[in-house]
Amino acid sequence: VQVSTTELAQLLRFDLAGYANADAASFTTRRIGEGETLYRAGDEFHSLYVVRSGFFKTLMLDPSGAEQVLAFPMTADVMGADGIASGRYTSEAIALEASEVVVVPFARISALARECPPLERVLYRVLSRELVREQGMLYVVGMLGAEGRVAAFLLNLGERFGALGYSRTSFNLRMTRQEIGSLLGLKLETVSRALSAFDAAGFIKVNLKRVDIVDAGALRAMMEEPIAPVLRSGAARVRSSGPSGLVGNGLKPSSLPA
Amino acid sequence: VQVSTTELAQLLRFDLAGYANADAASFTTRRIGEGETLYRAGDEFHSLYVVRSGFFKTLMLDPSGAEQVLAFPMTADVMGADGIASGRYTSEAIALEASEVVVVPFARISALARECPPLERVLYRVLSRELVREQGMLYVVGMLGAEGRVAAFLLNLGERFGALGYSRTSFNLRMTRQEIGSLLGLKLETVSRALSAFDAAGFIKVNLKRVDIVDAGALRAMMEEPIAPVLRSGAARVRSSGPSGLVGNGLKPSSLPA
DNA sequence: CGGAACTTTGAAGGGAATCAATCGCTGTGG
DNA sequence: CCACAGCGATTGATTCCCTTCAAAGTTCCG
Repeated sequence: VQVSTTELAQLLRFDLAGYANADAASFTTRRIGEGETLYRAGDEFHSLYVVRSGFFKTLMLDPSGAEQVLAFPMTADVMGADGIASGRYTSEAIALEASEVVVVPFARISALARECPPLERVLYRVLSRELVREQGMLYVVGMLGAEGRVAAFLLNLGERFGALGYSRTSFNLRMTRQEIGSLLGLKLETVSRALSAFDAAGFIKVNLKRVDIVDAGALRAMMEEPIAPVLRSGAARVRSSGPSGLVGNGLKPSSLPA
Repeated sequence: VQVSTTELAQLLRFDLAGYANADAASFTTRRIGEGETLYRAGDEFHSLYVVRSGFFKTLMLDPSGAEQVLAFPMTADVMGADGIASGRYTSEAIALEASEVVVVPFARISALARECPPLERVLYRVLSRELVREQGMLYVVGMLGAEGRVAAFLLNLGERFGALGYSRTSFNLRMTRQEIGSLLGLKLETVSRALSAFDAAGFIKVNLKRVDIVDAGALRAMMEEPIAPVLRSGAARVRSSGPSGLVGNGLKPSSLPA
C-alpha cells in the first residue's frame, strides 16, 4: 500500500492542506505481525515509522536481557526518532498485535521538508513532542507512588484512545501487567494490586485486559500528592469531584506515556 | 557578544567546515546569573538555547510547586527543545552558576538549515540526541536501585566533563544532593548515603561538592544488576576489573542524564 | 561572627519487591 | 466438544530498600 504525504500528515494530525505540491511523493507501508520486531537496537537507522494501525512497545535491553519499556506507540505515533542522532537505533520496537506502519525514509522526508516548510514544521514538532512525552514519563516516575503512576497511565491511555475517536473510558489493554510495570518502574504484582485497589474503590472496573474508567476525577486526584495513601485496606475515601471529575491538577495526563 | 553559525556548530561539536555560506548569520548571547531563570513553563517558545559556559538545571513543577529535575545542561548542551511542539515551553531552566547561553531563534535556525543541509542535520541530531538522553534516564530510573542510579549519574557526569576537556574523574558537583535526588527519583539522604557508601568502599572520594572517581569499573559494575546489594555495612566486595575498569556492560554511561 | 543552607548520619517506619500459591483465560489437540 | 497445558492475573505473607523523622556537623556568605 502507498500513502501520500498529505495522508501521512493527516495521520499525524497536522494540516497540510494547500501544499499538495509535495503530494507527488508517497510512502510504502509495512505489516508487522504480533510479536514481531520492527527494528532492533544497533540496527542502522534509515527510516522513521508511523503507526497506521495496531499497537507496539518500544524498549531498551539491559546487559542481561531484561527489557525496559519506553513507550507504547499506537496509531499516529512515531517510532525510531532515537536513531537520527547516531545513525543507529538505540531502542527496539515490537508489535503487541498485528499492525501496519508507514515507512518514512528519513533522507526523503527531510528532503521533502526542505521544499515544504509546513512539512518541515511537522517534522520538528514530531520530534519535540516525543521529547515532551518522555519528560512527562520522568515526571511520573520521579514524583508519584505506585498508584499515582498507574492512574496516570490509565488516564493517558484513555486520552490517546479518545484522540483516535475511540472511547476515552473503556478500552482493552494490549500489554501485560509486566510491560505496564516496566514502563512505570514497578513490578507486575504492584500494577495488579493498584488496579485491584482502584476497582475496589470504584474508580475503575477491571477484568483482565478490559478497563472501564468510572471516576476519572478520582484518578486525577491520585496524581496530586506523592505516594497518595488513598487505598488502604477496605473502603476508600471517595474524594472525586463528581462524575466528570473536574478536580484538575494543572497536569495534563496527555503529557505522559505513549 | 555575537556568535557565528560556524562557531555555534563547533560548540555543539559538529563539523560545519566548508559551509561558510551560512556564516553571514550570527547569534546573540545572554548572560544568566546564578539562580536566575532562563525560561519558565508556559512561556512562549521562540528560541533554543545552547550553553556556552556555566551550568543549568531544567525542571518541571508539580501543582504544589515541588520540582522534578529533568536534566543538568552544561556547556554544549541544548535547552528549550520541548517548546517546539506546542509553541510554549513545558519545562523551566535555572542557572546553577553564572552562565552564558547562545540564543538561537528557532525560526531563524530552521530557515538557515533549509539553505544548508549540514546545518539541518545538526538540528535534527540535536533533537534526537535529547530523546536518547531521556531514554537513558528512563532506563536508569526504571532498572536500577539507588546506588546504581547514583553510580550512573557520576559516570555520566564524568563523561560529559571529559568531553569538554576537563577531568573525567575529578570534578565539582554544581548541584545539591536534593537536585541529584530529584533527577534520579531519590531523596537527598539516599543520595548522600550512596555517595558515602561508595567512598567507604573506595570507589570514589567525596567531600561535599568535590568528587574523585577512583574506581570507575566498580561504579560501572553497580549498573549491572537491579538493586545491586553491593554496599552493606562494612567492607565491600571489590569486584572491579582493575584500574581502568573494563567491565563493560554494553551500556554507555554517556547515554543517561545531561 | 553568626546564621542559613547543605550535608551527613542514625533510627524507625512504610511502600514496593519478593516469594509463593491459586485462579482464570486461551488455544491446541485428542 | 472437551481436556489440558501454558501463560497471565490475582492475592497473600514476608522481606527489605528507601523514605521519613531527627539531630548534629560543615561550609559559606553577609
